[in-house]
Amino acid sequence: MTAHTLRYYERVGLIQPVGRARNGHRRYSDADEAWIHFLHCMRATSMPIREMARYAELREVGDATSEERRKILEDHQAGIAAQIVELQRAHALLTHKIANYKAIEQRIRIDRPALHEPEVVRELEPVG
Amino acid sequence: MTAHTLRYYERVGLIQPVGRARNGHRRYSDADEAWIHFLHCMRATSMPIREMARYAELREVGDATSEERRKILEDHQAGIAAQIVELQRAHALLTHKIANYKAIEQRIRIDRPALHEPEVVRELEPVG
DNA sequence: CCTTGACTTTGAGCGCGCTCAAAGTTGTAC
DNA sequence: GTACAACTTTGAGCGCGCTCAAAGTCAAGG
Repeated sequence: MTAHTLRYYERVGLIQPVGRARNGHRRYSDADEAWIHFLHCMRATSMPIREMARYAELREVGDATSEERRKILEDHQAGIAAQIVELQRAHALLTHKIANYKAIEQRIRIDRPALHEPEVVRELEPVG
Repeated sequence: MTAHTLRYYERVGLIQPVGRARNGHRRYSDADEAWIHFLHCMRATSMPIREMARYAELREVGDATSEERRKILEDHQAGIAAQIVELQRAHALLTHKIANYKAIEQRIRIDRPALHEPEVVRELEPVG
């Protein structure tokens, strides 16, 4: 997370104006850091900036917004669960394809002796 | 996956020029569909278009590029594994925060009787 | 014959999330 | 005193991945 990004987050309302040193430089408190860590965690799991900004805004209002904030988090968590499923599917697919590539490479390495072992060839996928 | 997107993919080299009907309309074969499904799967797991195009290009060359293609898939698979870990962490964090919100909402619902139960309050996080 | 609608092309436009350029201020080291 | 580095501001620019607008072609239906 770069300084550029932190300033950008402040501009778009993800971070409230933060404390300054005498010289005007930003000073991030532990609470700021905790919040930024949370933001980072949400971004890393593809929560849109808009939604994070909405959440930050509600947070400023106080406890009365608790339910709406919880709903935002629950929605995002559901999205995360879906993402995990998708990733696991892709992971499995890749395991399969990589094994297939290894078989192809094996076939090349032993210089295509396979005419009397056609079933090995048939197991290879037609598509990259 | 929209028609727009399919044409875009063809433009940028993810899909080879595909068969046409008499009238010039695109006709996607089963092999095309399988390939497109694979592309979709990689995109859904955040493989950049560039990398997919690289892979598609190698695929056109033939078996000699097998190793490089396998390496691309292995790299992506590693990225997927890392993503899953990140998502699982975030999922756990959200479970925690959501539970915390439920506690806050409970506290509001019973109209803050908590002065003689301060430990409940202390369990609540200071940060949204 | 003529309309309708689904496709075709090319090139431009857009939303997102940064990322950087330019110019200015401040504190530190020599 | 003065160079330098590290921050500050504002606004612009950029890479990605679509997404759409405009104008054209073609086939089928009424």
